Amino acid sequence: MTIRVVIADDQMMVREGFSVLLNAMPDIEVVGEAVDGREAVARVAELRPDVVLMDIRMPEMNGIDATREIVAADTEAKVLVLTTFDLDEYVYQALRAGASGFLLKDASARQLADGVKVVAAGESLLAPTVTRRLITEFAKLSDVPKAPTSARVGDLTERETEVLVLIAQGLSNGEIAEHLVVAESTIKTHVSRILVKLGLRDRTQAAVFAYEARLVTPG
Amino acid sequence: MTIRVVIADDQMMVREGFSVLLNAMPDIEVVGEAVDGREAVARVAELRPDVVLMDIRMPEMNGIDATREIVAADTEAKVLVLTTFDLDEYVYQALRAGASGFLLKDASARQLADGVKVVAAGESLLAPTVTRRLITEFAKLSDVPKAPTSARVGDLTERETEVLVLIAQGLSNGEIAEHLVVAESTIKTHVSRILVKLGLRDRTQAAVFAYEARLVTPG
DNA sequence: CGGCCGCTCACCCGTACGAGTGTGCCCCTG
DNA sequence: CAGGGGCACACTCGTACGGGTGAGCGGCCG
Repeated sequence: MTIRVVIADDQMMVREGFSVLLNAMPDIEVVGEAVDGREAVARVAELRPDVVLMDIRMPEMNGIDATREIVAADTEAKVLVLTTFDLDEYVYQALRAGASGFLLKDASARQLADGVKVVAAGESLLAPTVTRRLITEFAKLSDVPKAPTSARVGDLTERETEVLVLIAQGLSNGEIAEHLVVAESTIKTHVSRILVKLGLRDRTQAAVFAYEARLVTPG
Repeated sequence: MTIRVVIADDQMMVREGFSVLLNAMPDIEVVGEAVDGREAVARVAELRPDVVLMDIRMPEMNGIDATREIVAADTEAKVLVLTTFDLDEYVYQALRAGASGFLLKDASARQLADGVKVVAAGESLLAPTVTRRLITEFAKLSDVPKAPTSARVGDLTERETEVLVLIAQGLSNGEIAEHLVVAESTIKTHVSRILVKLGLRDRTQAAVFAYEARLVTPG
């Protein structure tokens, strides 16, 4: 019932450190190591470990892509990503790639061991700072549902729709005014109403909305 | 420097239990209790604790709404939600309401104390099962963006392409900066270079361009 | 080795933009 | 007929945006 672990990191010291740390645990065993992403994928396919400790920055193939491949292959291996800085924007990419967890390399032995056990059990865990960012990001993402019934093209008047389409062509207020032969201030009023009605913030979001609503189509 | 805690739960036994547990910690002090959401909001306003342990199911006002009010008020108090079952769909609501963390009531004393300290420090934490669900949900929500390496638009650099895609999602410079974890001034530089390279005038035209170039696609 | 490039960041400055408020006209409908 | 909605226009105000310039740093290449 011991948990079998593979460590992927390009720095020997890091691999050694974690290896010693984890092998000291009674129910964890480090069964393999890899110095880059490509090797990590191969080792996992070959050794079928329960958990992979994955560094992000590696030569050959980075940890993100390696994670993606490991998850795509139907191994049971769970990926626990380790990184030096939580500042990485890679956090999101790693999670999307299918990582089960995200810890900082300065984690204590206890935290690391706990982490390995948690992901081996099929659950997930994140470093506290990462958790905070993920929650914030999640709140933002799910706060603005893509298709709220309130935001409808149908709510716009004919004129407003016309203006919206022109916004989605990349025209400025002045150009739209010229095009429709009215004053620029008039266009500004229209734009304001459009933004309010659709619950958007600026003309760029309006352009995006127009494309998403198929008011205009690429090509 | 002790962490001041308020406990909100309608069951006396629960309040008692957690209270004893936490007061046993040298650097944590339970300074108040509340039997429902309304009282919780009042206690927080009155006692200005560092952390609130919040049950979700309570009479008068549930923990979600109470959390929302506490966060909305400008107190420094962090809310750590406690629930019996992780099954709750309330998890997402709680996080959107501004909770800093989410633990199950069967958490160990150590986990609970750790949790209180983590949220008091301004970070966040979640129970492992909740973490897994949040990551899954997050991956689903933010799945839309795709591999930027595949198509190199014009002679934009990888980073610039990345920024362009985010522009085409309707993000402001500040939001892009946050997302990529760099300074806003950096994003402004990228945006400028993108506009020059593509011969565009503003970010709206850039968004249009991104759609036309199929860097992003509707739906 | 030096130089180019990509990425990062800072500061200044002018302006288009967006928010808010108010006015007026036309047309349709209750 | 009065009222409401669509449309047009003006004005103020604060700010995000975009232009310009300069500069530091790490990697890659000739």
